[in-house]
Amino acid sequence: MTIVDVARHAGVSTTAVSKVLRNAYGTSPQMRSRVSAAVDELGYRPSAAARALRGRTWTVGVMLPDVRNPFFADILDGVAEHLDDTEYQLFMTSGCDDVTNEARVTEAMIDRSMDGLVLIAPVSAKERLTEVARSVPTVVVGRHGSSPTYDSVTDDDITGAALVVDHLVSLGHRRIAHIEHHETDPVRLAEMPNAQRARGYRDAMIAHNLAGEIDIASTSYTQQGGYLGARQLLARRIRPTAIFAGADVVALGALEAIAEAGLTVPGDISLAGYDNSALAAFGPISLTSVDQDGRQMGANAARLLVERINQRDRRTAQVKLTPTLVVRRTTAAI
Amino acid sequence: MTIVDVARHAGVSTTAVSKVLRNAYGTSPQMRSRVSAAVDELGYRPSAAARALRGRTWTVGVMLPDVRNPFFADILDGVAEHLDDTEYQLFMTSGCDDVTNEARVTEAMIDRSMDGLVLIAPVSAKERLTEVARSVPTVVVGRHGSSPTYDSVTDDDITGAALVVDHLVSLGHRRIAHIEHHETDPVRLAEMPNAQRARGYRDAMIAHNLAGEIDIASTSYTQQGGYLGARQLLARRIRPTAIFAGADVVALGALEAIAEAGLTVPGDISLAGYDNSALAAFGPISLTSVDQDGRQMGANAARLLVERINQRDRRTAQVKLTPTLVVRRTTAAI
DNA sequence: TTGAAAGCGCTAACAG
DNA sequence: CTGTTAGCGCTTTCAA
Repeated sequence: MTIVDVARHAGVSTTAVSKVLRNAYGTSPQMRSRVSAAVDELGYRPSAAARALRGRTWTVGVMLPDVRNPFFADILDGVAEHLDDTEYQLFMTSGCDDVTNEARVTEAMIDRSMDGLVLIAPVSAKERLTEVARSVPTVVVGRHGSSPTYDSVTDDDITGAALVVDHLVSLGHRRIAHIEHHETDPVRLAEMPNAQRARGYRDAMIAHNLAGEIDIASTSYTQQGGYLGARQLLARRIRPTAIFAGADVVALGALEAIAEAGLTVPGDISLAGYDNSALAAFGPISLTSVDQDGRQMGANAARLLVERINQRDRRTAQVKLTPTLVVRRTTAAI
Repeated sequence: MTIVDVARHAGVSTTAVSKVLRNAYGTSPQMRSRVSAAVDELGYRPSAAARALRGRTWTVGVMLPDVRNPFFADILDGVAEHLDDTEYQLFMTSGCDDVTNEARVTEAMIDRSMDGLVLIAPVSAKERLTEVARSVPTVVVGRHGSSPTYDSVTDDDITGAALVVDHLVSLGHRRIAHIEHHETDPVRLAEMPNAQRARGYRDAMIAHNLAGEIDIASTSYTQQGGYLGARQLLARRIRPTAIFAGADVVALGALEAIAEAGLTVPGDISLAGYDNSALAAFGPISLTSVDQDGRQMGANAARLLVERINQRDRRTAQVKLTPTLVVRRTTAAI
């Protein structure tokens, strides 16, 4: 079942069929209806593989670091929702936790002539991302800074961290500690959200004249990281009265460590997370958290991507969304 | 950068390059090394699109109903792990919650000449699955019954449900209720895991001479469904002493309803789930649940798929794995 | 407005 | 063992 069969069935040329299929310029209404009829009768579907050799594949690839992180799922929803109104089909990959894997996956997407890529929270070097974007329209989600080749969508993590600190301070807390995802590379310190959150925490503490109370446990954005980080903080000579975990999963781990230490939340210690994942909203947990509106981020990414596919040389754009604080039951006045 | 460039650079024919690239029969060692050198020097990568027109795309598509369900993520891990040892690249889609979406996605995968498909917990009619499998090697995960065209991997849901009932009976429970995902279609009653779990529950109750105590709330496999189902059950004149929720998310919803009714788990009522998701394992929840080993299921699916790609006419296989019960803190002696 | 024909990058007969 | 060549199904000039 090829375009030739359809052309024969409709009694026209393959060119005509191709044009009708792509809504291209220069087809009469009667030709359109004849071709459409033939397509329907034969149940013809164009081969994306063959198309790829000449034109578009109508395929967008999304690189996801981890399917288990519900925040990424929100972003995905936003991308999917926007793409549903278009001809593009979304395919994604998951489990790209390091530079090597990311390279493999982006290569695979390029090899398959995908029309555009959405890279969610990539860890690759900026040069690598720039290079990828040079060969295919690309939108990077969750990396600060701008690039001449790719568009980017971020959440204002500095503001987000400040929201938490402001909230805790307004509740009377002064010994507010932070659990961060450890980072040393200078580029990453400027670009990665986790580093921005830590910076936002520091800045906000200083703004509240609490520079002397700054206390950071440097682990990783995992449940385990949260557990270990909280244990560190709880072992301090003077215990913090509040912990700002850099991510909800981190807060979850912290919750375990706090319970293990025989303390209660928010009675003995207040706890806030970041991401406002379903986990945070879940009743028995009910975690105060910063909401990034991943759906909105995803929708913006998809919009930018489609724009760039249609106009590859337009200037790159940087969309920065503003987070909000969702106060729940894990934070309370001191 | 095409195969022609590589051939020219290496001073051989394109055929030679193609053969070396595919480890095909009939290449001398020196030709192999010359070609490999040229490929490396030029940084050449074959176009999957062009390959698709003649041979394989080395692409496997996985259709996932919902990225948020951690059990599906486990299956995905298993598939990915097995595929990592092969040349195949995995791409997935998510959010196929109904028949229309499933049709769209499977079509999209076929259009793109993917070499094989893994369909996770599809809801499409069996005829549709059979048809898909006729045009591309397919493995169906999570649908009971056998097909002449696709291989399948399932968990023994009847045994799984029996494990829960046995456990609760051994704790002294008799009034054991079940929250099921409502199903009426006869084919689906035979094939869908949720229907099998309900059947397993019934059979086990009968086996324990508790036919008279069978009590089913028919809602859906969602948190909301669990909440509503539990409310129904708690409103009975004589309340059940234990609830077997057909899935962990259902148990979560039930947990909320139970708390709302002012009851405690497992003090007033025991609760068990199904899937042994990360949620079930999470400390504060600590839900007794049936473990399906999604990773194992995924690995089996990938193995079967690769086998079938290499030998399309071999007989279809049905792999059925045996679940285990993970007892935690939500079930206790009456 | 319509169609003929070239060619996208690759694989697989087939011939040497 | 190596190379020539004819397509795979589609899009896109370029003429008619």
